Amino acid sequence: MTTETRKSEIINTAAKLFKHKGYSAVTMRDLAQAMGIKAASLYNHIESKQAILEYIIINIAEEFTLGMQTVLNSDLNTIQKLEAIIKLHVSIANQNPEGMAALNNDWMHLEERRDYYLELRQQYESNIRFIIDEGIAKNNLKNLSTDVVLFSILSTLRSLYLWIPKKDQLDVNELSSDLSEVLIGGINK
Amino acid sequence: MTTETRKSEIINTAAKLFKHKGYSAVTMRDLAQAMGIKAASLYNHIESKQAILEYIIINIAEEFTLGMQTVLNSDLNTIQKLEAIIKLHVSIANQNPEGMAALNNDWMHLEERRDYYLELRQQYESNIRFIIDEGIAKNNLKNLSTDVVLFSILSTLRSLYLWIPKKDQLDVNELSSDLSEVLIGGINK
DNA sequence: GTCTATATCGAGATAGAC
DNA sequence: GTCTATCTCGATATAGAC
Repeated sequence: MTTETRKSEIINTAAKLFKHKGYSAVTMRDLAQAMGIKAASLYNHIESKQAILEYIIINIAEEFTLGMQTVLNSDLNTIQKLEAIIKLHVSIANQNPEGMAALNNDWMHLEERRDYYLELRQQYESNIRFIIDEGIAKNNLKNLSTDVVLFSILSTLRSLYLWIPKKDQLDVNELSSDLSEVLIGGINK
Repeated sequence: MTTETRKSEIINTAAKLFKHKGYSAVTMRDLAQAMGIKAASLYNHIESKQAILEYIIINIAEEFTLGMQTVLNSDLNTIQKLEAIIKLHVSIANQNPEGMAALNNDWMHLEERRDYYLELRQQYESNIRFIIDEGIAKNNLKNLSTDVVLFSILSTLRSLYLWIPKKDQLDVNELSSDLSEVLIGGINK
């Protein structure tokens, strides 16, 4: 329990490296070099390489779970709920694209916390599926395959981390609105 | 230049392992064990671990390039071209989901062939962008942000490999058609 | 809080027998 | 075509001085 800021610095630097090469290909020496110290010094702040991955992924996963609860407890209609979920993804991906990369690509390298992560992830997917089914039932959405709709939306949202860093000074509301238009309204005239 | 089938066997087995853990986390000993032989024996068939990754990724990348040429040289309209591209992705992802995983997640571990891969990838993206712009200009598509449309479609298509293996006995035409409906027509009523 | 030194392990790859 | 034996390197992590 030394300085908490140094620990955060290490975690944030690690996330950047993980995004470029993936968890397995990043060494503690790489991380140390990026921090300007020696590898052994890292261990005064973090317990292990594995612990760094846990911090990054579990934090974001719980943030999504929390955001989903807010949406579910709201009295928004189906379209508005989907819009809120899109905005949730844009917001988190914009605030922490490196963490999103680790969550998407390196979760399988989690050890103790892997099952917990998978539980949160599955619950999250179920919740979106529920919203889509409700929308179809209430005739707010076209009667399309729930699986295909879920997959299409979620694939796009999960890939946001790849795309967002390229745009500087992103307007979260504008991108969320553009994405909603495309994902919900379609593209053909 | 020993038996060519043994080499293919190794490459296909490697692709499966790469899909589960990523290139960096798979060892030549893992691969050998999955093949039922010793690690040293692998080197009678392949030159290096890196060469395996190259085979997997470059083959698929060139397959996409070829498919795109066919679409571009056709006299299809914008919507039909997009439908053809969707079908191209479904078809390749269905035939080789493991290879698609490597292409999506492990291309950064390519060495000599990395730049070549990135060139093919960028060219492919430019071609889709061209088709979308053309569609907007000809009033076949809504006047939406080209970037958002491109990103949304491509993110979904690039994620197909995650989703397709779960469905057994996939009907390529049916999924392509369902996906086209959602991606092009939208979901709201 | 960072260092040097080091322990231990497993990685990719080669040599040469069978 | 596969094996055993081995080389060399770099990985995570710890001990203990400053």
